Amino acid sequence: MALEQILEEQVKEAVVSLFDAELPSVEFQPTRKDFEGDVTIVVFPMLRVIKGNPVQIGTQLGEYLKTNVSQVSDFNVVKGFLNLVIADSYYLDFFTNIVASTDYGYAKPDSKDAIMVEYSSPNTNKPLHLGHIRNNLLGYSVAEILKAAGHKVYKTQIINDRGIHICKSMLAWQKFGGGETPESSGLKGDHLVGKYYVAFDKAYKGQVQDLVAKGREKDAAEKEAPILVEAQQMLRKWEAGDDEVVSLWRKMNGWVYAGFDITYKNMGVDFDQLYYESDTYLLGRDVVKNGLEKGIFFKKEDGSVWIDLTDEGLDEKIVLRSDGTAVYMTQDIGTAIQRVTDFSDINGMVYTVGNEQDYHFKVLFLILKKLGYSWAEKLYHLSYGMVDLPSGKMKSREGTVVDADDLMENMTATAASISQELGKLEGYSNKEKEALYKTIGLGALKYYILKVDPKKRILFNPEESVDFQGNTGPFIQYTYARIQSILRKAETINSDSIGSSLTLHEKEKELLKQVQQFPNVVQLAAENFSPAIVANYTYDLVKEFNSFYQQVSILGELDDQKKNFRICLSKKVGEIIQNAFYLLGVEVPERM
RNA sequence: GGUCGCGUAGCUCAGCUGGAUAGAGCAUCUGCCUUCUAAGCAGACGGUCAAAGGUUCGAAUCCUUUCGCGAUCACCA
Repeated sequence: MALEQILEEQVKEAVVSLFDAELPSVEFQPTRKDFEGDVTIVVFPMLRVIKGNPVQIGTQLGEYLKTNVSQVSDFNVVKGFLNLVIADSYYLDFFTNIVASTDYGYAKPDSKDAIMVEYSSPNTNKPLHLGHIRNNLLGYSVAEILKAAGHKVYKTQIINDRGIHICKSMLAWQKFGGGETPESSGLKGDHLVGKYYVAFDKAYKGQVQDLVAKGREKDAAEKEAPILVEAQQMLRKWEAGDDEVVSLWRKMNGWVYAGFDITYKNMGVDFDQLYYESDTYLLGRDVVKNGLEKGIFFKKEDGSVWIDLTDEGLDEKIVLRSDGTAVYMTQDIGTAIQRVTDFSDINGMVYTVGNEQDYHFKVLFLILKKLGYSWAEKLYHLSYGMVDLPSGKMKSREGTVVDADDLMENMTATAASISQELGKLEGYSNKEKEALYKTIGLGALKYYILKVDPKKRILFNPEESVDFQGNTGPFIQYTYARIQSILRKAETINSDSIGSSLTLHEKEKELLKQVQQFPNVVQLAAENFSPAIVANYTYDLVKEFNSFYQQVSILGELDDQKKNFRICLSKKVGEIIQNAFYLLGVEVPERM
């Protein structure tokens, strides 16, 4: 039984026997570092049931617990806080129980519902950038955290392969590309297609300017620019299934997918099932037509279809254009339904999408609810803040983006130069070194992004490189590497004989308390869809370990039992670091 | 204008369902490599938790208002 449970029962009994009163609950908190003790019971809330002086009550409770609970070895009372000193044997017993477990902190699989996690979901007309990196890291990490918390998880994305944006790239490529391909240009497919998206925008802006110069209103010019009109024609041809347009669309999307695959692989993210907007938008359209007959939607005079959400405090929202074509919402309705049809065990979906779409998802979930889907209650929009530059928002069309591939490469290069300066990799082959640089560089980047609460906006300054010291990925990786070094040097590691008779060093006890928290942290992170909780916990654990490492000799300890315990404790901390970082999608090095 | 989110040290961030004197890192300064990896450890400096009210024994945390920043309210996705 967990310590707090035991204490809660005992406190309640104590209150009955000492004060003849019933306590509804007991409030615990870890004892602050400046006071002596391990667990603190807050006396103030008890004053509602027990009349008296909090210090006196605390003292009486402390006496009772000390004599009746073997785990409580001492206590002190400060104001209304009863600080309990917990016996070393309790922590040692706890450690003995978990020392051999290889998946400590992870819940048993399939004990909970299956959840589908959507993330990434890029447009297919340009390469991925820093914003996508945050999205991918968050989605991937939340998926892994949910798994660790006991859920079955399907990782997915909806690929926005349809629409005017891809037509723009296609058209510009036709006009200015001269038959250029990834092979002929040496460009990664997604970058090549992105180049023509920018080219389109340039040409478009030029045409708008020309029209304005000729005296046209700006608004009108923006709609009439010939290249835009042509792109719209192309979209209509695509929807009509025009062979030439469709085959060009296939070809260019294929280039983009090949490029994305490389980026995803480098980033270390993956998917179990892909959905393509081009496959699901028709289903969405059918559902809307159905809902129209049932009166969930209504048709305006021009033929466009809407839903009225004014009763819910929202506006009217369009779900089908007047020409009968699908909008973004239509497609998302179709995709959600398709997914639940494909995976019957799904009971919950997480959408990893930026907070600029908060309203969209509010409406989407509401529509699905109105359509009568019971699972609509279990949908969650994992909304995260934008990644902005000091110069403002990133815009692909204007070239003010931090490219994902470039950034990862730069991080690796920075890791390499720091590593070479430190020169600790004697005996490593070049190949091993390259792999390590990548581990560290990406570790720095991923941790930097994931340690921040998802809903907060991140300001990324490319001029100031991501740190490698302090509260960073490399700091934590470094601690892991140190532990591995100890384990390599240790002659014996005996996890069968920890014993409960040792006297714990203060640092050992603190470390054990941290270790004890890991399972709770995983659950909490899952409940809150927050990798930041895992990241910050890992940092605290590592800080505690480094302090222990500094003050207490491990391999130099003369007492064999103590030495063995310290080695086992270090090993456990290493495993937790590895498992926690796994949840963040960050690898961990043997040396660095 | 309506709605939603954010505002904590010079900078970047923690702070769980309200609890003790609000914590880390970076930056600045001071010690510590003849002992397990100094990407480290120990310490100093740094705060009107945006502001004002309210609830409470107790508020950075909950409520109200104000201010500031951002997003959104498209037959774009």
